[in-house]
Amino acid sequence: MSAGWQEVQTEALRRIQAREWPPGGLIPGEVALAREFGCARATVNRALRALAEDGWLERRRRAGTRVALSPLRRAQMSVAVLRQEVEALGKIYEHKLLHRSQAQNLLGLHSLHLADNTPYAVEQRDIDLTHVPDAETIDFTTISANEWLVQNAPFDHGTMEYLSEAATDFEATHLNCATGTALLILRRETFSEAGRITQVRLAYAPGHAVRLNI
Amino acid sequence: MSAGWQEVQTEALRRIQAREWPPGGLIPGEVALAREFGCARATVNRALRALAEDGWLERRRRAGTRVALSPLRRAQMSVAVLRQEVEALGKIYEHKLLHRSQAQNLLGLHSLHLADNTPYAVEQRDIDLTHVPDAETIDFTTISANEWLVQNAPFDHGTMEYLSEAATDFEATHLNCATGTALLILRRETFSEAGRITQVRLAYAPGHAVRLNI
DNA sequence: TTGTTCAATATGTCTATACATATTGAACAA
DNA sequence: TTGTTCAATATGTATAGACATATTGAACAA
Repeated sequence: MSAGWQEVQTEALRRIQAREWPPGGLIPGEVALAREFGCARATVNRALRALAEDGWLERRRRAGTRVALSPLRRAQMSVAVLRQEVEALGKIYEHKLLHRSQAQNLLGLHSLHLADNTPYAVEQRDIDLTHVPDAETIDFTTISANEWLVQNAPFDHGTMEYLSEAATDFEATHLNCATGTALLILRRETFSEAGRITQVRLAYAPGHAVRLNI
Repeated sequence: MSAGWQEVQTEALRRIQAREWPPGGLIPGEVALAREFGCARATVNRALRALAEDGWLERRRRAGTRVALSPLRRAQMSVAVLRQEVEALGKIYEHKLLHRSQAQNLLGLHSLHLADNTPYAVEQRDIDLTHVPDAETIDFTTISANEWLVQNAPFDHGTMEYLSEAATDFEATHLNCATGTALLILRRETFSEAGRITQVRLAYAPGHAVRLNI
């Protein structure tokens, strides 16, 4: 008769989805549910807290627990290391450094990422050497800047942005498509406590899509 | 001296980010940490579990807790109701039903979403009436299909896909841009237990970007 | 060498209990 | 009416203790 927290969670989710607990409605308190499921209140608490974290419930002290009105579903997207992204497709990853430049404390890198020898994405990146001095000495022909930074310059926070733009001449040349082709662009900036670490613009080859499960 | 779980979490995260606990390294066991922080093991457990859920730690029974090698950061994106998306920008939302058709059990809807009277996105949608029979009787000129479905046809799971395509004549006309302009496209399919509820293709106006914080 | 068994161990989960904290709503005062 | 106070209450968090479960590594057997 005694239920574990996952069973409580499953049953609660079923009631939400079946609208036995209608959207916006108050559900029974933890004590009542604990009695019903024959378990401790902490067990119910664990289950309901997990559902609240997933957006199904809204909980407030004293006010009780309500079914979220618009159970807004969230999709998760990991901050990709391109090599892993390509290898997850079962393809062989390669990258080429196209251009390297340095102006004051900004290291500029242009590179091409390949999957099974086919252009996958063109990257244009700036690295701030005041916050990542080591980058100046790294040979980015052997390890991609992408991967090196993930491993060596952990960031606090950042922004990501997907948009659509017409391919520039530079991108068209390396992605082997016509100038003006509609491309999916990813812009990303990452920051450490000290300041901006890097800024990157990634132009994916035509036809690329970002997939998410919800 | 006794610490709450959030304090333990904060301190643990500091040690990870400061590399006092290096990537891939084994961290002290819960019992040792509980002793160090002067709290119960359950408190340490709560803190470390939260960090593991956020991808900072990897925990396995008996094997102990390790700092994740590539602390892959995840960005969260909510499944948008366009009205909320527009209103969050401080703009006035409107929508127009452009076309409605029905073939057997598929209800086809084309609509235009506006922000401050400017084209925001063009939507082409199919609704499967075998799984959402009520949709047939709804007047989608007063409530958008998007919003009605979120409230009335809860889904189990689905897929989302962002890509970039050249504007079709239809999209160009309604978005007030040239045919062939690079547009950000969102494709979404949602499923209930019974089967596919709806399929939608959303073409955003030129310049639109999907922003995420990481 | 290779495979098997088994005890040790770190995390996972549950319980009962206690106190903290936010919020509500009723009682009361101005 | 309007504002204030206060007790009731639901969730939040912490505790000690217990048992569950997966995994490791050492001891042992083939």
